[in-house]
Amino acid sequence: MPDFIKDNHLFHNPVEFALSKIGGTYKMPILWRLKDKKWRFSELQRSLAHTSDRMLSKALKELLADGFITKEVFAEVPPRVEYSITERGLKSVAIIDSLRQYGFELMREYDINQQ
Amino acid sequence: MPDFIKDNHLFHNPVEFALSKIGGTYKMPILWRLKDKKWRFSELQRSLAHTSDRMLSKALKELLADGFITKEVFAEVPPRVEYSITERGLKSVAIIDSLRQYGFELMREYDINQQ
DNA sequence: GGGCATACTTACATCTTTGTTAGTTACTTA
DNA sequence: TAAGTAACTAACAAAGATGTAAGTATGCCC
Repeated sequence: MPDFIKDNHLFHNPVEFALSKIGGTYKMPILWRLKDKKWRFSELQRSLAHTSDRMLSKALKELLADGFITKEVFAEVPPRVEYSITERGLKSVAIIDSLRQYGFELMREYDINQQ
Repeated sequence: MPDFIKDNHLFHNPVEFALSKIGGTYKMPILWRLKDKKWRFSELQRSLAHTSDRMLSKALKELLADGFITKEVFAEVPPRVEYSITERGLKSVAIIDSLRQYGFELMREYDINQQ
């Protein structure tokens, strides 16, 4: 696997590239929530406890730019914005699910019992 | 999914936990290489170009402590150390493979053609 | 004796990601 | 008139991950 450059960033393998798109603390949790319905900014924020406006906004902006989600802005006051998942986003949900299952499996091995 | 603490570190979901074990720049590339044979430190280093002693050593030490790999030290000079994958490590190779496939898929969508 | 080889470790610098605080817009309700 | 609300952004601080340079042990070869 030779290295490659995309958007001025050097990657060494496909996993690195994939995680540059859906990795980080917030993106998978967001995609996971959007998989079956639209969510408003504030709903995501409440659901993703411990997440600041800034971080949520940043993650949403990148997912949007990368075509994993779309947003719909309503001309209301106070504003209403709804986020939905795209085809590309839906494809990512499959590996998020594998990673999730794998995480649960590891948690069991480490005797962490949650849910 | 409620939060949980393990080894003095707060986690919010199973994916975060899984990636705390096999995430980062080096761990998956290492596990991927060890999946079918033993590798020496210096072989890994040569194969994982751009990787300093320090980073390789750190990643190997953590994978070892977490039971994903084992090491065998030979009493020779200069030293020889061989790393092998464990059962737990082998299980991780399955999701690494999914992530890899997914990465290639994304690369195709972004018109990156490599291998 | 000096240099080479391997598998490390230590100290420190830098870069990237995440967190915190405060501000903005514009209408609605008390 | 003042406060409240939703969805942001900007400036800055802190934390975490990664990179760089140098050093260690031991024996072999020249």
